[in-house]
Amino acid sequence: MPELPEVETVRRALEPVLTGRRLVRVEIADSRLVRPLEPLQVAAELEGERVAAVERRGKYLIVRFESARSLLIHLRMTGSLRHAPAGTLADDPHRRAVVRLDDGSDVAYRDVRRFGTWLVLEPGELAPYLAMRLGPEPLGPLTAARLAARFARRRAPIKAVLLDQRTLAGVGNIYADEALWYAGVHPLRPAAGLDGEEAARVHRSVRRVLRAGIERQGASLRDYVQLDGAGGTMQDEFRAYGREGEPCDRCGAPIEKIRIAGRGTWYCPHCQPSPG
DNA sequence: CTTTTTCCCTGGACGC
DNA sequence: TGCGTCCAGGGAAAAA
Repeated sequence: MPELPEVETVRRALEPVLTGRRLVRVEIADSRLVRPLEPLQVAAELEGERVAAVERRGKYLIVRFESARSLLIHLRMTGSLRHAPAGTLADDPHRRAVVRLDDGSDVAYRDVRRFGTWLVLEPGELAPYLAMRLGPEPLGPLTAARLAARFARRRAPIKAVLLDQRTLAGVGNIYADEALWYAGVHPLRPAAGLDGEEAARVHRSVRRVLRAGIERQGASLRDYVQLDGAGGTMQDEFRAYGREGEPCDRCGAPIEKIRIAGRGTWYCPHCQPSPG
């Protein structure tokens, strides 16, 4: 499940591959990828474009073209990208799109569960599209005080608030649980109920786990792989996520699992004291 | 306005 | 072996 560190890892690998390259042929094999537009129409729009830059905002990959158009890619749950010389990637029933570059290589998009999306935006459309969906970048110039101010307006559980992309862009289920474990904050605590010290710990912990995730080139559980097909190693560092019944690395108490906002949530009942 | 729930989608794990 | 059921979850949309 690609979150900010996984998407950033892909972006860093994709940048030297795509920048300056022209898209000479685009095949979109799954109409759901570009719905409600037609695959042939979207492919035709992309063919001939030359890449100016590869950026990331939250969990979105942004391919900027010299034409000032952009392609917005969201991997959602099971999307992944691969890069290889043309024709060398093995047949894959889950391949949803392939882009042929003018250097004779292919970038292929795979997505088992078909939640991912590709969206072509015209000049001027990108900024407002992202602005209405995303809050600040957690690794940008966001201060603890500004994050605390966002928490103060929300009565929902801190876990749900961290997953809300308008509060903070790029945190998903894994890194939310990891950050709250490091912060020592129970995931059900109402966000507005955190004091300044606790909010500062969440701020610091979110940045810590995201940076660690990037250093480890992401967490590979099921489908996420890097551009060359290799996995990341952040899953070896998990303190809470997916560790139900295992001893907490800090105090030894068994990690517990609950559901918040429809998502599995793991935490230490001793280090992260219950709100009730 | 905020918050919660439902839906999309497939494959793997599990019980019988 | 082969079913039926549950689970994984990001974000849009609907419901509360």
